Amino acid sequence: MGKIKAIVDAAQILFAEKGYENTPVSDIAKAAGVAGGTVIYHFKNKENLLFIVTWRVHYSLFKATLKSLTPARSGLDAALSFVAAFFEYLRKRAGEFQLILKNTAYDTLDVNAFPNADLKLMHLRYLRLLQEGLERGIEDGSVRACDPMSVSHVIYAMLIGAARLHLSHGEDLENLAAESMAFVRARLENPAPALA
Amino acid sequence: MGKIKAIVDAAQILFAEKGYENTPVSDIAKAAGVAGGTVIYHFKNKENLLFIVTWRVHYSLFKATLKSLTPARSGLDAALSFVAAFFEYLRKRAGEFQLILKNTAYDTLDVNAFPNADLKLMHLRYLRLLQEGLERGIEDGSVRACDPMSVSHVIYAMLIGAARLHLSHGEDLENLAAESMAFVRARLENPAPALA
Amino acid sequence: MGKIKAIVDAAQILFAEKGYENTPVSDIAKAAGVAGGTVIYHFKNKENLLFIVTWRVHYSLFKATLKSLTPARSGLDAALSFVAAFFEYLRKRAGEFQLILKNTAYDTLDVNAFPNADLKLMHLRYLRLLQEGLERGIEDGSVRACDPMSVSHVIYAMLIGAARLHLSHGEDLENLAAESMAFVRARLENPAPALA
Amino acid sequence: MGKIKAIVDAAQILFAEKGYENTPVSDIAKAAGVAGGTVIYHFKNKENLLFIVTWRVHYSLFKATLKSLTPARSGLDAALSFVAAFFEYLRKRAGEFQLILKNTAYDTLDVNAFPNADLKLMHLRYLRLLQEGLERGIEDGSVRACDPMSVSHVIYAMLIGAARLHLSHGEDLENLAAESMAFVRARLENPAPALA
DNA sequence: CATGAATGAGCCTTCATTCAT
DNA sequence: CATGAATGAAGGCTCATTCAT
Repeated sequence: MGKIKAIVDAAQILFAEKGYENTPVSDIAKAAGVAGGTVIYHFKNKENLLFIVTWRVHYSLFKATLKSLTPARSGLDAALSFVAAFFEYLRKRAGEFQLILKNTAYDTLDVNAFPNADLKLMHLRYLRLLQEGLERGIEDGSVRACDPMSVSHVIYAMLIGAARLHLSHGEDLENLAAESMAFVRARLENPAPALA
Repeated sequence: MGKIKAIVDAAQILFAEKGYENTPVSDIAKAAGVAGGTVIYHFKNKENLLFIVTWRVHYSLFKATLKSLTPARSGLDAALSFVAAFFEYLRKRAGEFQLILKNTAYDTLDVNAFPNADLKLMHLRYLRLLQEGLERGIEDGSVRACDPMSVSHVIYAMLIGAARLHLSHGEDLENLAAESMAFVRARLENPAPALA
Repeated sequence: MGKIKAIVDAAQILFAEKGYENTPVSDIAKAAGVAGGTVIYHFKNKENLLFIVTWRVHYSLFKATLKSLTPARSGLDAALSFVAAFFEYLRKRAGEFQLILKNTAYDTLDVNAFPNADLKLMHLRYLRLLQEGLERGIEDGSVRACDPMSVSHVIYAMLIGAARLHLSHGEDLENLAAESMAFVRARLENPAPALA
Repeated sequence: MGKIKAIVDAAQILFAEKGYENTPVSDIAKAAGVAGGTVIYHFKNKENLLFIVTWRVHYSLFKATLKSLTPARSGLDAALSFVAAFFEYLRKRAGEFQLILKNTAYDTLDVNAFPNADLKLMHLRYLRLLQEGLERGIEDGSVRACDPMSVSHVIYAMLIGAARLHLSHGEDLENLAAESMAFVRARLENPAPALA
């Protein structure tokens, strides 16, 4: 029965559009075509639903990025395509991303409690993709020496900040994408690449 | 009478800590030491209070940044001290900043409607500080050729994203500050400065 | 489940006794033996309840009158028994009638909007009963020539005014009934009936 | 200082337009051009204001009717001009009259308590005008034998009912006036006037 | 006299959650 | 599994009234 999926899908859309607090469970039920009690029946409470939906979006971003990364030649390429993948995702699934920005799952929930730890884990796996690229780049000489952890954090900050500027302030996505790329390249590109 | 100020202060703290929707007006009243009706009496409704509080924080960030910028020698210096000012503010007034991140004044309110337009205006004045630095830097040769608008947007994205990483994910602020500085410097610094 | 009926019954009594604005929804719930939220759950809002209750009383008066009218011999008889039925109703269901007098459904609601149009319709059907009697009376010679529409309006005005005098001012109902009858008879009775 | 008058005037208009319960004291103050506290300061509470305003309208109707009655030749003339005066008042001061219909001063207040007894008194003096006409008419032979008290009550019922039909249901005032007159004349006119 | 800031009780409504069916 | 009637706590807001100035 597709009811569970219908509920999660509906919740994702509504949470993204109006935010968690402004989305009554009854609206989710209506949008999913099920009875009011059914949502709670399956998910025990509304917060669980937020967690699941949030996790799904994180996972989806992770998967999409993973796919784009595969054929990266150098470490620098990997890092740059990580950035590109982010904007590609934003371009195609703005709605889904809105969810991450608008909701405070990270804040209100105890991140150390199960199952929220899963959420953090997913996020770490996602960042890991970037860090691996950076590490590879440092090794293969395409990226200048730096601390991959810190750099990955700031790149991620830039991306999520750009998403906010686009989704909330209406800034042009393509400008943000191009300029972000320029920032990353300027910071990473090794001016003195390793000799062959 | 300090009652209005007490309400705004209380609202700022509570909105920042728990978010707008999770802060009952009655809690604000209690924290401000006034009766329940007093909050609405002065601000007509809860949303107004959010607007005022948000504006105040934006203004405060603007003012703090303006102060730090004054003695900048070159345009590059100005831009870098803009970034430094941001982290300085975050360091000292993390709570206040939380408000901007956690609340969706920009999303739920019609930004073009008065008085929300004021909010946008304040934000633009703030960004203008950075843009002026960039323009000056391009002119005085300390900053390489670029589009000040786009660059300022991405820098702002990076800053606000870093704030999120720090405040919500608990990332170390000093690492983020240092690395952000490195990004900005890498992107801006003119490799071929104008001759003397 | 009799809960809906219990709510409507309770609302009818309370609206009639204390008026719409002076009857908290919570009182209705209490009187109906249900939880506070149940009233709104079923009727969406308080005003709906007023409409439904008002309609029910109008309908009940219509039905009661219709029943009394059936065996009328002449048109004059029909008109007179219309009047008698009104006072009979007032005698037996004073409380219910109070509702019509004390509440301003007609004033505050847009009578032309659905479903308030239903209310007007019900009222017109009720008045129609009187008009038909008058028309029949003019035809069969028991009623003198007159405009049935205007006459029905004034008779209705007299009746509702009498109800007000009785219910609000405490005037004796039987005096009002007898004298009203005398007025109607004096105005309608044909002094020169048709020849046999 | 005209402040008290301004308040009473404003209250009259607002009570008539929106009803007592739906008129905040603050609106009255605003309309009267005084501060919020001033209304209560002068009238102690809102209910007093309703009483005063209601009394004023009753008095005004009484005065207007008294004026129209003066030159009545016969008792029947007096009664008929009483009715005419009512419609004349309704024609010219519909707003003021609305107040009597829409508000429940008579119901919610204890009519026997001072000062509400004054209201009843005013009403009785008004009705007395009609009763005197009827008594005179019976004496001078222009009105057929009847109980002046009962007849006056039903005439008053008819008038106030007609006002309701006009003000709330939108029925045409002139039709109501003409037909009401016909009813009164039919009931009162002596078919066999006293011989000279 | 008059003000208007301040109060706090009370109102209508929302909504996550429960539970009998 | 699923439903939806029912709940009741909580929320935002209104408003008559008070009172220091």
